[in-house]
Amino acid sequence: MLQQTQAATVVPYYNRWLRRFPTVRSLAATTESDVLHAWQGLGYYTRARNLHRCGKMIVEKFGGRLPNDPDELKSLPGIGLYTANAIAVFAFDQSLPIVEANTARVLSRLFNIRAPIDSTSGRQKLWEASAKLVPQKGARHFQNAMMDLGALICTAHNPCCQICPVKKFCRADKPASLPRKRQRARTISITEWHCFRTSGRTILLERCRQRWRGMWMLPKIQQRNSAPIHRAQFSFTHHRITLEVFRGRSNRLTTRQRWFSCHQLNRIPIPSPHRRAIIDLFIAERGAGLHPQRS
DNA sequence: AACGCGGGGCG
DNA sequence: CGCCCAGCGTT
Repeated sequence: MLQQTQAATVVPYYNRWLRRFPTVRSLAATTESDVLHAWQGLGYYTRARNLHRCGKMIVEKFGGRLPNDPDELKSLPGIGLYTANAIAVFAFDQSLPIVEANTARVLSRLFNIRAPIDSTSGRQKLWEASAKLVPQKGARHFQNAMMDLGALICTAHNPCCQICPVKKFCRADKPASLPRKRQRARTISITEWHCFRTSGRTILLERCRQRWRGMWMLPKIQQRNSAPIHRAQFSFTHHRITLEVFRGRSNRLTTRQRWFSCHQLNRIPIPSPHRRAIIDLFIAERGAGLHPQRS
């Protein structure tokens, strides 16, 4: 959950997740739809699918116990170099380097690394720097301190160099100008059209294909036939998407479409912009029994 | 070596 | 608005 998502955002999801899947076996035994539903709203849903597969592999290949060897950890879906080493460091107190957003920022400043930290050469320098610093004993405390330093003092904006405990080791000329990152693609704007088609207390939804795969959204339509009854904007990597929803019918009922009753909506995964649209539109129709997800 | 992938928070 | 966030797998 913490991969590219701020810890404060994760906390409520993490607590709900552990109540819902208290053991790795309960996770392995559930459906992908249920996993996506528990993840709903957190984004980057491939992480949820990978964690599900990961749970199954832990049960089937590792007897229900998480391995402590970084190479075995890396063989699990969703566990890359950072996560494998982080588990080995924080769960098993092994002495290994870790590089993530916080430590990358700290290390780039300490060592004055000017190469973009998301480039191959920049990443290599960061991992070398981390390996150079990590102590043989007490690596867990050390890496924890490095991350807290990045989170609380060596911050992305307005780093508090005055109170930094390692100020005298820092080689950065201008700490605030680091780390550097590669230039990103220009944001492009897109408008997407979907329909709100209901019949009594049921609503027509459609399986998402690539983005949000495995989730359910309002059916796509190719043509707008009237004024939108709902409009919302959301951003997405380098896309800015305007979601327009029209009353009425999708062209035809495809195999990817299904009718759902209102109370079913609280048990299936729906991407946040579409969930908000559905709630908004049902409330506009004086509520058909739908209520926002309860924690 | 790039790219795609969500969503919320902040300056 | 654009940048940032306990990265990863794919192309």
